[in-house]
Parts: sequence; structure tokens; C-alpha cells
Amino acid sequence: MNKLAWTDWRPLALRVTPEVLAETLDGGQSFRWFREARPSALRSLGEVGSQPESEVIWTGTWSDFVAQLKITDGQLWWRAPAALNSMVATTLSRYLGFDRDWAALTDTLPWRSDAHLAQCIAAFPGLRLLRQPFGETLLGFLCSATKQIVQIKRMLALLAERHGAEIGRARTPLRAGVAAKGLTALPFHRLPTWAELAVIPEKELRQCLLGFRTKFIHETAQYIAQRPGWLDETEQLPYTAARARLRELSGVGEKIADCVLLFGAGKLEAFPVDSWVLKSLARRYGLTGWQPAPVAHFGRTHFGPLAGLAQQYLFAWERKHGGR
DNA sequence: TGACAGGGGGTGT
DNA sequence: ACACCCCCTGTC
Repeated sequence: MNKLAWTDWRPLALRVTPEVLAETLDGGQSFRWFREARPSALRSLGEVGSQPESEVIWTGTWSDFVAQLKITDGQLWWRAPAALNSMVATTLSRYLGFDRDWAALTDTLPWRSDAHLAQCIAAFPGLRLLRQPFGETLLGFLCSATKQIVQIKRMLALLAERHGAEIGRARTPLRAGVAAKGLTALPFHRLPTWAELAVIPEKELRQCLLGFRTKFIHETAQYIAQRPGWLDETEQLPYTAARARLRELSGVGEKIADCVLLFGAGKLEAFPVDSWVLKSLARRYGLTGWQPAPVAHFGRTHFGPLAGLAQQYLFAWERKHGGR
């Protein structure tokens, strides 16, 4: 088997715009997708005037898997390194949430009586929550405190490159924010497991640009290492119990616990309140000056059992529209 | 072009 | 309320 080769592109039964795909993969749920833009056929033929057209390819890594996604003619396509194909084929649909009917779930949100929510949903048709590996999601959000997405992605890329096992190699012009020249096939690395993180000296962790998060990650790794099965058990618990367990970890407060459960355990009742959601609820729902805890209570009450899904629409809207 | 604030998708005390 | 660590960005 040729380790350098990718499979052919195959269609996925999902219609999304490039914008919604970008928001889904690179909008703060996951920090392990990188975009690569290639000049389009039209452009190379000398098309002038309109927007610079380019074909965007997204490359993502989770657990021991790598996949690429792209949209061509309104259709979503995927492929994987040939050597990983069979594994990726069976896990990609779960990762992308194909086991749930997101349109039906979205329809149960109270958009009929909430004009702003209706507006957010209309602006991001097809938005969904990813179902990422639990432990990796925890690591990602432990890196997230007072950091922007690009910086979080850099930290995780360094952790993977320096401390994560190699998954495989495949040729791709751009990965991890680093341009690779020509025909070289660079290795893909998975993130280190929590067992692996537990034996990495703090100094080496810090060199992955983790800053004051270093201590949190180190202590969390020790905690998990001393409790075999703790992480898997936590993932299986109902939402409230799982959140209480996650809060035992160093560096995991209400917000990060909810992010891990929403994006890494499929708990749609989790309602993370970050600065964007705080702004959204203040500006669009009149909760000016409210603290995160009461805002979270409002969110769960107002949006119901799928509050986390509503949160994702509000979040996407606020990111796009900023102060307006 | 190089320095230099200011601030960043929280948590812990 | 404030420190935590330090990279990035915008500015001069």
C-alpha cells in the first residue's frame, strides 16, 4: 500500500456552504482542522473581476485518524490517506455527527418565539456539533483559556508534533500552519494521550506555548493517570454528573467543562458561557451586566434541553457580526 | 523596522 | 477583583 497516496474523493450526504463548513470545523469546536486554498481552475484560466475563487481543502486530525474535506459544486467530499482509509471511513460519520438529524434537532429549538435565534439559524444553515474524542477535547479546551483559536491551534500542533505518535504520512502542501515544499510527505501526528502527557516534564510542556495552562495540564494528567478508567467513566455519565466530575480537574471550570461535554461527549444540554455568549445574551436578550452563572441558567431555561445547539448558533452569529 | 502596550473564547485564590 | 504566561496584533 502506498502510504503517500490519498484515496479518491467520495461524496458525503451533507449540503453546507463553505462558510458553514468553516464555522463547523474551525469555529471553536475543534482546533485540529487546517485549511489549504488552491487556485481554482477558473482562476488559472484567467477569470478576472469576481471574487478570487479558490478551492478550499480542510485537513483534520482526531485520534489516530486523518481526513480531508472539500466542497465542490455545493457537494461535500471527503478522502483519507489510503493506508488509513478503512478506519477513517467508519469513524468520520460519527465525528461529523451523521448519526443525528441536526435539522430536526434544530427545529425543536424555540426559534418560533425567538426572532434572534431564528435569525442565527437562518444565517448558518446546516451548522452542527462535532463529536470529538473525549480526552482530546479536554486537552484542547484546557489550552483555550484567554487564547484565540489560532493560538490554541498552534499549541496543540506543537503538542502533537513533539509528543504525539505518528499516525501516517501523506503528501499535502500545507499542514499545521507550516508550508511543506514540493513532494515531501510529512508525517501526521496524533495528540499525546493523557498517559503520555503525565510523564512529560512541565518544562517541555511549557515549550509548547502553554503558558500558565502548563500547570493545569500537568496536574490534570497526573490526576487522570492515578485513576484508570476515570476518563471513560466520566464520558459515559449523564450530563450533570459528568460535569461535576470534570470540575474536579485542575483548570476545568464551568465553561471548559461544558465545552468538553458539548463537543466531546454529545451532551447537547451543556451550555458553555464564554465571552462571546456573554456578549450575545447581553446585547440580544437584554442581560446586560449579568455574570456567567446566571446567564447559563437563563440559557438552559430559555433554550431548553438542546441549549448547547442554540449556543452554537448564537456563537457563530456573534463571531461574524462582532459589535454590531 | 523595532520596540511596546494591550488584550486574549477562564480559572483559582 | 486580580494574577496567572506569553504570543499576537496594532501602533508609534
